[in-house]
Amino acid sequence: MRDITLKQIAETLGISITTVSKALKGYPDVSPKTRKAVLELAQSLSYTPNSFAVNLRTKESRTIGLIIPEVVHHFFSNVINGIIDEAEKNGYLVIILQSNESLELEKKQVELLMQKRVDGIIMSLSNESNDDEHIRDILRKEVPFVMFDKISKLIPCSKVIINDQKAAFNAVQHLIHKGCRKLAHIRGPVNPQNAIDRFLGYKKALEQNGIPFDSKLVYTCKNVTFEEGLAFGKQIALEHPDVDGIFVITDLVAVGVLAHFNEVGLKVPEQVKVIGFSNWFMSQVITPKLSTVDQPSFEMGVQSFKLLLEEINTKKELHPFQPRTIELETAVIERESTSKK
Amino acid sequence: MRDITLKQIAETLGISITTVSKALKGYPDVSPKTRKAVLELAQSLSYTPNSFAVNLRTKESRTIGLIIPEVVHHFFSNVINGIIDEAEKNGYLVIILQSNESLELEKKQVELLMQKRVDGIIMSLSNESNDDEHIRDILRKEVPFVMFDKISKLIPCSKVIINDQKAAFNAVQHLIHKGCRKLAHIRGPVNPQNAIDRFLGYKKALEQNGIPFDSKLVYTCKNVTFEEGLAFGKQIALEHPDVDGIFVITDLVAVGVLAHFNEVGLKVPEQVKVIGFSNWFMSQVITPKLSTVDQPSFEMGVQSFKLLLEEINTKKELHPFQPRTIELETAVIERESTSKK
DNA sequence: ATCGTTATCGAAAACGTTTTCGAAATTACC
DNA sequence: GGTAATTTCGAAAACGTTTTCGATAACGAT
Repeated sequence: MRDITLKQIAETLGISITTVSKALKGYPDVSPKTRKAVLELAQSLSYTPNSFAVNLRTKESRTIGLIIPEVVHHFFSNVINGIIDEAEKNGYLVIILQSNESLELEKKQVELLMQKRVDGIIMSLSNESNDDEHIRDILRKEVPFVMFDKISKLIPCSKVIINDQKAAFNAVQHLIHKGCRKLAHIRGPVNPQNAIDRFLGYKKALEQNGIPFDSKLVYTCKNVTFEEGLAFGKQIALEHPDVDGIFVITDLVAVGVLAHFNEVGLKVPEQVKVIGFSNWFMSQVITPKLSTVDQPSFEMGVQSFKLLLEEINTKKELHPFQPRTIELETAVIERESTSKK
Repeated sequence: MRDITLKQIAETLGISITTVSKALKGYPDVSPKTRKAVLELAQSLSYTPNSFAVNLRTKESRTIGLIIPEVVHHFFSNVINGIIDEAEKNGYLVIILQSNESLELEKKQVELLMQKRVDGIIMSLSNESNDDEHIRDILRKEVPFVMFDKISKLIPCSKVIINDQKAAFNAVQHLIHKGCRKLAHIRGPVNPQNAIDRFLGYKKALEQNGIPFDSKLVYTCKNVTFEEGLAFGKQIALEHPDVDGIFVITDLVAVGVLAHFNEVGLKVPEQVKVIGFSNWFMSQVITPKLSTVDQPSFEMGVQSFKLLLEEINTKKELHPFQPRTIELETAVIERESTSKK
């Protein structure tokens, strides 16, 4: 049961390895007669080229690496979906690693992928990432590289993002439009750029509407969990019972907030309105249905891969590559948690 | 900026490639002096072996393939998590492909992975899978292979499963224990073994308690979605208003059922009790909190990889391999949807 | 000095493919 | 029939590593 090789086909046909290879790859300098013979024999032996040898020879593996904070997360699993889909359409496979939001792990993953000599890397930063050296290492080695969602503005590479500040601004604007005057914000951790931007969007919306900013109304998540939502919901209700609108960094946490309000009988949206972020599938399932900001996660995956492929191909031609940034559109989705019934 | 190779190290040190390779791999027949020199130079040049060449030479890639129906699914993303984790601990990387529940795609994925010459394949069948040829092809080529969750009983390979029949039996038993007398079942699609087994467990529990089986009380999902849960919830309430217990194939669908009951004011658990399956994170978040059957998804991933590694290693030693099946424990988790307040 | 032993090294083959370049064979042309 | 153009083929190098096996040198023991 040994593997079929070019050599075996060549020998049984009494021709050279070169010719077999050429016949299979459609080179013009092989006669129709021998081509047919080769193709038929290869077919009947169900020959498949040894990809290890092909990799070595062509210096590419048609495999890319993907590093994300965690697989078990609706947003990321949708992005994964988009990347895998688009990659497969273009004959690429995807190796997935997760950093578990740890910088140390993230560094190790990058190293692993470079050792594997993947053709490119797509990545979303962990929350811990403030040190860049491992990222710059990717650029130094000229490995095609794309960042999405949680990016670093300092790294000159292709990026796929949304305008977090604008999206957050619109979300808060929506709350104000619905009559909210005292607005709290449950924000994400300190480091990630998108948590910062969403916070800035919140602040800007207040300013533009002449509502004074109060840092006491800003609560900072550490782990961005349902439980934190529960806790902050409780805290807000106690510390600032007159808050009438809350903008939450992400739906999962917002659902926690709603769960607490449901429990203590606080009426949403009558007493307080809540808007989340990222249009998680569950947000339309809970009661009340959660208003949110739709973030095109699948599309982010697709675009990320497209950008990466662009870089892979231009570098293969030895042309210089100009990084590009793609900004995807978001949209406020109004549901029960912000609208009068 | 070319890649460092053994050859370059050998030349600058004035020794042979062989010796460099041996020094780096800790062979005993190289003097401490030269070993030190090699190690230091390799370190300072940050040499990493060309994995393409290593793959070709050693005939292994330290990469495995994983085919699942869909990434965006709490159960599967948890399994992925377990597999990636355990794989990385053992120096393996994971290529993920999804079949989108399509047999045709599944076949293509298998072929892709075989062409890539991954060291092994882990897989959960798509719902369409009734034809086995592509699976048998894996065994024929003697590629290490493990199936989990949605398996085929006819394929002689290692498996990681739960006892679906027993788990379902316990879930229904739990409903009966709580006083239910007229029990409906929302089952999964026709093909998958686990949908069949859970249905059989439901039936058996009825029998053992002297409750007549009524096929009109069994509803069959096609896509296993939230929307189907909504629809079946409605249908059951209309067709059989006296049903007092429902066992649902999976939490997502059960949440749909609860959502409908909430909407029409049907009281859970007072009027009807509901139990789901697989202990989805969300099931403890909705109101009422959903009783369910815990299925150790992360652990399934870990065990799947362990089995695969076992097969990879024994086959590498050219020993014959005996497939094993690991059955993981499940547990009924009682929450509000089945217990009197 | 001879022999056996041990420590240290390197030549070379092998993994299977791709591609360059030249040779040989065939055909076309006058 | 001779030359030129064209078609068809294959030898060989290259990709970078691993590993076998033999060679050399060094050393100790006799």
